[in-house]
Amino acid sequence: MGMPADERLGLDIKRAEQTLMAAKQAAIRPAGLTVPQYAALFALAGNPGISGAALARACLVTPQAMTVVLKNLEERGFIERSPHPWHRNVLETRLTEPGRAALEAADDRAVVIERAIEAEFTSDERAALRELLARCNSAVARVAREL
Amino acid sequence: MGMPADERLGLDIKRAEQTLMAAKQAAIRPAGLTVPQYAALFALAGNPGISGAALARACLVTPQAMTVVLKNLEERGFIERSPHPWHRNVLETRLTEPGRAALEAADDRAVVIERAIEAEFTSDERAALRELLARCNSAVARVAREL
DNA sequence: CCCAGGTTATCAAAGCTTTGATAACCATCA
DNA sequence: TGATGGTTATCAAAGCTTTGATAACCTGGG
Repeated sequence: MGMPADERLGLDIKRAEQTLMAAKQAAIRPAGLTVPQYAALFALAGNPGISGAALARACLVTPQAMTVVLKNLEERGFIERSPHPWHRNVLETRLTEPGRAALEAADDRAVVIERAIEAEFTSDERAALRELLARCNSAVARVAREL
Repeated sequence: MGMPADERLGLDIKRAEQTLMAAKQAAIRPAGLTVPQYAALFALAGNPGISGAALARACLVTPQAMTVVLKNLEERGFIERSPHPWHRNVLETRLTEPGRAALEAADDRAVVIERAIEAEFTSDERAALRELLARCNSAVARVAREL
C-alpha cells in the first residue's frame, strides 16, 4: 500500500470522533434518545417550525435520513408536524413539551462530555485544535470538490 | 440549554470527521467499495487469516457489523473464509486476488485525501494536531468510563 | 400566462450499526 | 476430570444512512 497506516492523520481524526460519539451515545442513551435524535431535537429547539429538508441540512444528513429520525420522534410524541399554511407541501416541525424535556435531559448528560474536553485543554490549546481542524476541513473539502 | 453550541469542541471534531468521511467515500466509491468494506480489506491485508471478531476490533466496530460487511465482501469474491483447522469455531478470512486488486484501486484513490491533509500542514502542525486529538481522546475515554 | 428551476416530501432498495441473546469451542485452574 | 472464563460465530430486532427516482409545490423570468 502506498502510505503507512500510522502516517494517515485521517485515522487519528476518525478515532477521536469515534470515541467521542461512543461516549455521547452512552451518555444520551439513558435519556431515551439516540445521537441523531438528540441532534435533531437540538437543532429544532433553535429553529421552531423548520422544514424537514432544512433540518437535514442543519444536521449534515440527507433528507431521507432525517425523515426516518423524525418519524421515530413523532411516534414517541417528541415532535409535532403540521402542514405549512401557505406552502402546502411543507411540513412544519415543532418540539412538544415532552420533546423539550427529553432534549434537556439528554443535553444535561451530553454536556458532561463537552466539559471534560474543555477541561483537558487550556484556552490556547482549544483555539489551536479548532484552527487545525478547520484547516484540515478546508483542505479535505477542497480536494473533494476537484475529485 | 446549558452550553452554547459554538463552544462545543465536539462539533468541530464531528464536522472534520464528517467532511473527511464524505470525501473518502466519494473517492473510494468508483473503485466499487464502501468505506467499511475498504477498512476491512485494509486490515485484512495486514493480518491474513484473522478472525471476524478480531477484524471487528481492528476496525472499531461490533462483530455483528463486521459479519455483514464480510458477508457482502464474500458474495463479491473479495475474500475467502475457511474453518480454522484446530479451532473449528473460528473462520479464517483471507483476501482473494480480486480482493487485493480492489483494495489497491481504492487505496490509490483514498491516499489522495490523506496527501491533501498532509500537504496542508507543516510537520510541527501535524504533530500538534495528533497530540491534541490524542489528549481529547483520553479525556473522553476517561469520562466515558466513569459514566 | 406559462414554464423552468429550485425546494419539499416520499417510496424503494441496499447497506451499515447497535443491543441483546444464544450456542459452541478452547484454555486454565481447582 | 470438571468447572469457569474468555473467545468465536450467529440469529433477531431496531435504527440510521445512502443512492436513486418520483411527485407536488412555489417563485421568478420570458
